[in-house]
Amino acid sequence: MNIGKAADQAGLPTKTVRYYADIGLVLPSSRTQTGYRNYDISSIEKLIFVKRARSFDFSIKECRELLGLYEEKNRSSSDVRKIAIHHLEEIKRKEEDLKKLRIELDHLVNACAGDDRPDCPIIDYLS
Amino acid sequence: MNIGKAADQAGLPTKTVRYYADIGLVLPSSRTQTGYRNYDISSIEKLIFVKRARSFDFSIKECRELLGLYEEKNRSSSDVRKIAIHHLEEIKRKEEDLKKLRIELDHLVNACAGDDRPDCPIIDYLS
DNA sequence: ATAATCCTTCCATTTAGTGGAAGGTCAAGA
DNA sequence: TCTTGACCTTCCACTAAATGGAAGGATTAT
Repeated sequence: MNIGKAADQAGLPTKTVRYYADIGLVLPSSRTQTGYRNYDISSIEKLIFVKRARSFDFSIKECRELLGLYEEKNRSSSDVRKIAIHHLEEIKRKEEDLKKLRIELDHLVNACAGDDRPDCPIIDYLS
Repeated sequence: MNIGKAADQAGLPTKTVRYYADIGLVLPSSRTQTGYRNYDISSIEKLIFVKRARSFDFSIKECRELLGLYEEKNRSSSDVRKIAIHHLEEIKRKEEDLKKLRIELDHLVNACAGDDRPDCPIIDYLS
């Protein structure tokens, strides 16, 4: 399968699939004599796997690790879980940070009249 | 004041202050004859302003706008509020996204035994 | 005088792609 | 058979917001 078809199957932009090949994340199963990338079922499944993992905000580095475990048939699920938990902690931290930010900014926005006068609690707070 | 002292005053890394000067966000008030950047009180206040705004996750572009309003003494607070509200919406969206992600990933992690066996709901879900 | 600590500019690297240019390939229709 | 359009290729540049480091000049302290 050409890269365009493969990208369609995986629901990824062609550019992205080519990028994943460039960085060695998901290699095409072969190349034609004229240099076209070929994707077989297995490589397309990997593309889909990466797409899902990315949608969970796993980094490329983490995707690489997960993909390794995905292929390793005698993996231990604890290895997978370790990566996922670490990522989950990251997400929780970010969520907390955003929450604090949101609450504070909300206060500021509510305190600001938002009219034609120059007085502004938002600017004052940042100064 | 030298860039090092100014950076200390503002609580920013020297590299960052130099970067802000490079992109024209906060320019030094002058240069010495030998090319050293000079920061006066006003420019340091701007550095602090930017530091606070960045800690609220305002982008450099937004910081530029806020800084413009900060300096413009006959601004209208509604202009400031507009930027803040837009940013607040962004933050709320991100927070929502992270929350969904966190909940889903939490489920997966809880469903995974995390032992020596290869069976893994996390991998299964991503496949 | 010299060593240590500043400072300067410039270049590379980070993340995860995206956009575009120049040019080769392939399938279909006239 | 020729050509046209839709593919594909590689390579380079750009995004955001810094950060790290090298090479070398300036200043300060001993």
